[in-house]
Amino acid sequence: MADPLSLVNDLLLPVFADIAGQPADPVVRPSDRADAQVNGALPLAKQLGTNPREIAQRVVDSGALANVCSDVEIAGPGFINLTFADSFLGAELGAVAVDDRLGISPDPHPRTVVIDYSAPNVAKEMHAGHLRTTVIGDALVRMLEFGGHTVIRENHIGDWGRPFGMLIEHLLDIGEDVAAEGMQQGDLDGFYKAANAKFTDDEEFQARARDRVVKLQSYDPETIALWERLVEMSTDYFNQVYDKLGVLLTDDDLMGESKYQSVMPVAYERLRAAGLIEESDGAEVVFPPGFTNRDNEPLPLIVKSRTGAFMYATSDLACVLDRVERLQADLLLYVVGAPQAQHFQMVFAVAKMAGWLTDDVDAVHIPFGSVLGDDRKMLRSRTGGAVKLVELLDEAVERAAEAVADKNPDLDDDERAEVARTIGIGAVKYADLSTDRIKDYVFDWDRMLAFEGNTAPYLQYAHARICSIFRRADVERTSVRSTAIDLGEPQERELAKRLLAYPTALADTLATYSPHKLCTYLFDLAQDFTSFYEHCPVMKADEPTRASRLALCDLTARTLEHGLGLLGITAPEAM
RNA sequence: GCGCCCAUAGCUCAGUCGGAUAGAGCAACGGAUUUCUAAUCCGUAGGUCCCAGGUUCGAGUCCUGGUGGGCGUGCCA
Repeated sequence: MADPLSLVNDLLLPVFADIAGQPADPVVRPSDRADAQVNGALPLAKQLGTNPREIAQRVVDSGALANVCSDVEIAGPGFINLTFADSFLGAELGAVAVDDRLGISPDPHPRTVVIDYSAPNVAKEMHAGHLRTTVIGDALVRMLEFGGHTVIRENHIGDWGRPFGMLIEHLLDIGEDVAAEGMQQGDLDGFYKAANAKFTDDEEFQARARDRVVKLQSYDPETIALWERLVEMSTDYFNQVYDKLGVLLTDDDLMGESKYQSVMPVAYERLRAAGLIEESDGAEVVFPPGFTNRDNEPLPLIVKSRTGAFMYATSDLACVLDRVERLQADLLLYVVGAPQAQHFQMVFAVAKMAGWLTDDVDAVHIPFGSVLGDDRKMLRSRTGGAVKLVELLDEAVERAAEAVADKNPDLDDDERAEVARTIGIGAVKYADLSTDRIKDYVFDWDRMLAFEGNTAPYLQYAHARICSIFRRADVERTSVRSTAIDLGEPQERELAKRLLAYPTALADTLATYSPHKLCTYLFDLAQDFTSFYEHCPVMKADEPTRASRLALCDLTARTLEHGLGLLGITAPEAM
């Protein structure tokens, strides 16, 4: 870890242990009165029944920080304020500058992670509701992979169940070519609604649909072929959206409900063999302790309905079983909306009762709030329907294109189109990622596309400006990476400290699966940079300051690009 | 009824394991531009951290009880 704060922590641990007679937290924190502050003397003094300033003095006298700090002073009741030595910061930066991983070590305990996200339904439109799970999931995947974990993406699409009888019959009615044409153009809802309308109005169709479901569930070859065709049309369309959005999901990640049909009976039998299943109101259920319904009676997880059908809880239990035993995963992540919280609690509880989830395996629901419109209700289109995700993305790019044309008319058409795509999509993703995921957020074009404030364009702009400096200076970026960095100006020190905090920012982000923490860090970094940019001329500076500042610029640009990359956002070189 | 989540500046949001004086951005006001991309920067102003207790040397943060809002609470997924 390159972060001076964690280094100071490491240096002080033995000192505090020595004073306390047992391990004690030095409580190293960032400070607005110095570079860092050490607060651990206060609780320790309480514990030992001595004077906190006295303990602080012993910490200072230990000399543990001699090579790191140019100033160490005790303040107030026993805080220790630290000022890092410029030489120390410079040396740390030097180490990061030559590191392709920007100071971040792979996780020493790599895990096998299965992450479940996106999950659109076949023959249904991808709408704004799919944005968060897809974007947050994608960012987490990128961060986990960078951390050295084995990540298995699972796109649990809705590709099985009763509606497929009517969908397949409708497919036969209108013909494959017509259906494929419609879906290629993104009209999935039209297909679904037409099928549904016939199902409600037409008894003959209804009967055909019912027969078709039976055929599907018995894997009748002709029916399966039609079903596959239908799934393929939809996934082709999903891939268009994923491509536009710039996420990692491909056909290889598809792991729909159909794939678990054969696992559900296994899961069911094992629950039965374990004696967990009870009969209740005709259904077969498991009662995990601690859950009650509105009448204060035990709340069941229904594994098999009165009619003998497996339920969605069964499907999720089958997923746990499959992911733990076949894939040997030891971390299961579910990027699914907050309303599903109780459902996952119950599924995990039952999986633990069954012994599928053990102490070595963690299952984590990663909940998120809703995307709201101006009216603070779920985002809807003017007509009141769901907002198509593609339309939302296209509008983002259009709006970005207008802004780019306005701000930088020098770009040629191709370049402008590409930059607009990068900015527009980046803005949508960043708006989604930059606030605490548990909260609802209001979708606001003007705010997310503003080139000021905590937005993707602001971060991208900072990056583009740095690239511009190197173009102007005609200096190869890689050539400055072994340059000694000198920190004379306060803005340089602030920037330097921020750059060194990158590993901590990423670790904090991953510890709680909260991408907004990385966003906050990158925004702070961009602000520190622009402040530096205003106050510290680079090209006009004399050597060796010029070279030192170029090195700072390069490292800043790399950190911005890398951090945005982990969020699934591209940093253009010009905009 | 019970459970989960949310409440911080006019607006949108951060706030790390409990640390000193609660921070950004937007909007408002006042400055900076023969530019390294001003898509920017500097400054001013703006607070009952929903309320009331409690724990603590110290609470926006932890605990208890409320208020307001959202969601969930057996045979859809």
